[in-house]
Amino acid sequence: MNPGKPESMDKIRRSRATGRVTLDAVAALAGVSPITVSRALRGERSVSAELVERVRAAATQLGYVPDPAARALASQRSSNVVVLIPLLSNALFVDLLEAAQRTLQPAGFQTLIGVTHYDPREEELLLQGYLAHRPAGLIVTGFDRSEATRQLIAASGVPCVHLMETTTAPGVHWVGFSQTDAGQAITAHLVARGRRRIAFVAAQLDPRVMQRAEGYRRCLREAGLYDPRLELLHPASSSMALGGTLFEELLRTRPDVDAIFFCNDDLAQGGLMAALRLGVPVPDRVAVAGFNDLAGSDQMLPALTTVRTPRSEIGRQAAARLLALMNHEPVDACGIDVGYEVITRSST
Amino acid sequence: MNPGKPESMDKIRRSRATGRVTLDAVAALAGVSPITVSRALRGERSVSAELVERVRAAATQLGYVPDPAARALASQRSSNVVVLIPLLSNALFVDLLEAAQRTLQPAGFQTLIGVTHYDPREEELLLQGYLAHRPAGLIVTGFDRSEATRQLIAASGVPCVHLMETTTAPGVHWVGFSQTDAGQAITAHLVARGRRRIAFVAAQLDPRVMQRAEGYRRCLREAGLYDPRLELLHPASSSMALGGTLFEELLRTRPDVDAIFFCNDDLAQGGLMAALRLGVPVPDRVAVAGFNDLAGSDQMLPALTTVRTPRSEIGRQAAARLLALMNHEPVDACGIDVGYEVITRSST
DNA sequence: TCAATCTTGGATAGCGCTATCCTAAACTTG
DNA sequence: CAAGTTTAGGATAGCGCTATCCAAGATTGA
Repeated sequence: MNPGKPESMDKIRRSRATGRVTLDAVAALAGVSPITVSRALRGERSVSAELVERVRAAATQLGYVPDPAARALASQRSSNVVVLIPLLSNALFVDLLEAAQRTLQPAGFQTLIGVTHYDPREEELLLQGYLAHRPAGLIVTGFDRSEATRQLIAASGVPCVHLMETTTAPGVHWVGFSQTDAGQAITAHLVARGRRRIAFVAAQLDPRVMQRAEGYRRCLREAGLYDPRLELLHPASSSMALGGTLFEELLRTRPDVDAIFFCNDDLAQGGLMAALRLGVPVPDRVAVAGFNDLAGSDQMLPALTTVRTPRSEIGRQAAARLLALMNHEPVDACGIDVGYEVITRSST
Repeated sequence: MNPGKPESMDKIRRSRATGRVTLDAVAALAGVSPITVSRALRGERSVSAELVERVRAAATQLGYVPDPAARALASQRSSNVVVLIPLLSNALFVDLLEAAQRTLQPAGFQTLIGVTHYDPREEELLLQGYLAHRPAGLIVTGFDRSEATRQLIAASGVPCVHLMETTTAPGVHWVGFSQTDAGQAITAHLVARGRRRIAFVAAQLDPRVMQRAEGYRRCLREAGLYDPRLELLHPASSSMALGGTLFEELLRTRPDVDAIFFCNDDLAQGGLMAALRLGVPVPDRVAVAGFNDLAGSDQMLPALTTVRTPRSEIGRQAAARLLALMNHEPVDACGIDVGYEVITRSST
């Protein structure tokens, strides 16, 4: 191995002293210019196989790790990917996040997580701050955001993938499924089970919940069973406790109800526990269905019928799509519909 | 307002064109030197009130946002804080994370999340990668890590706060509580309820679970009730389903058991559901206690006795402590013991 | 065969900030 | 009141990389 010129050795020694190995040190050890090291390690342009090998060896020997800040400053783009989700307290979004991170990390990207709390204003501020970091990519939840945020995204030129929903808007990349169709499907399942007085119980009331509500309505209207008095919408954030409360309230005020579609499994699990507590037989007296198939839904008594939403799949595919976009690879379609699945268990 | 010299106006125009406002542009508009803008906006050294005002106005007018990459490169420290947690699929760690982020974000720090999956080797690799980002601070879970990781942390000189446990090691900053004491306390509660054949059921078997086991043993030994055959330790990761399985197994193989301390609420909730399914009366036939007071534990039937661990408090205090350390503020003690609380509900 | 490419490496000049040193004026203080 | 000390601003020089232009040799094609 060519140790390079004497003054270059200084650089090696110096970087060892500061505990930081620079690209210059690697270059000196490999006996090439710094720019060649940069190119060899990034696999950019053509560098002869022999030099790549020499550079790699030198980098390994010195334990060289590139400085992301210097890289970002020089190249005007960072290795950060910003992921904006509404909440961390919902396992749904955590699953998305984990799957995305699991895909992005090996590709050398860091994930910056922003929690919007379902607030468009907060999302806008978060994004404004994060865009200063020149992220290489952006993953956001749904399509419901302020016009200003939309323009920020467009103006930044950062590739962006939208999660959880579908759209026909051109040029918009998304990975998700039709919340409306899924809501319709689970409602249809209840109808098929012979239920006639089917309630919809929801909290949080975010856009996706309202889309499921729309699916519920569409199904029941088509079946001639729709009754707006069977909708129980509560603005508070959802929890098992609230599910129990709403279950009780519904059975008290609408005693003829024979099935409940809870907009998510948290509420549904709470509803099932309330049924146990009150001695209401499920599904004999009232059938119960949820949404998302969260952990524990299969352990309920009775086990909860629900809609399995492929959250990890969405996170993974969104990250993969983003990687493709960031590499300027061609993609055949803007959207990926990952579908959903009605999971029939004992509660219906 | 002094618009500055003509050639400075070029800079303003140029940055407008690229869509990026630089510090130089602000300096030109405010009619001061760039370094003064830097100092004024960071509140560093003394800049006259009048100039600070002028700089602020110019920055606002241009919509200036500092470039974190340039900042990191010049100052050798970023605005990133690395948080290493074992899992994202456990609400416990998500709560820690959210609380920490809620405190760090307003202070201008970004959170880089690393998931170690309880693997010291993975933690080491993650940290190695993240240290290249020159984080301003570090938050890690517990004290169980490889010697190499410990040295990486020490050598980096990055302030570090440890979560969830306590230590008497000098110079180590931590926010947590004694897992052993908490395990002892909940076991003592079962003893006080007159139980004599108290089992310990655990999964995951991470260091904190083993500390709770130690508390359980200490309590029962002191009471003369310890029987190693009543410990059921399973290496798989914990879940409600596993809790149910272990509950069944325990009652089959140790029919004289009259109380179970599950090492966490996931398992305990699964145990309670299994009891319902099997018709085992709780607490009459067997008392059940959990750990962590996760969401839903109060909704179980019967409601679950457990140990409330102040997760959000830990996350918040750890972040606050880290902020102090990063600002080189003096702190009175290395550790903050936030305690725990036995929550007595119907399951015991 | 000789221009017209293509390939491989390097020299140079920043990216947008801040650390560091420097100067001049405004204060001390015995 | 002279000598030291503090204060408020600026000039300069990088931080550690990569974009960009350049040059020399290798390869091509009519």
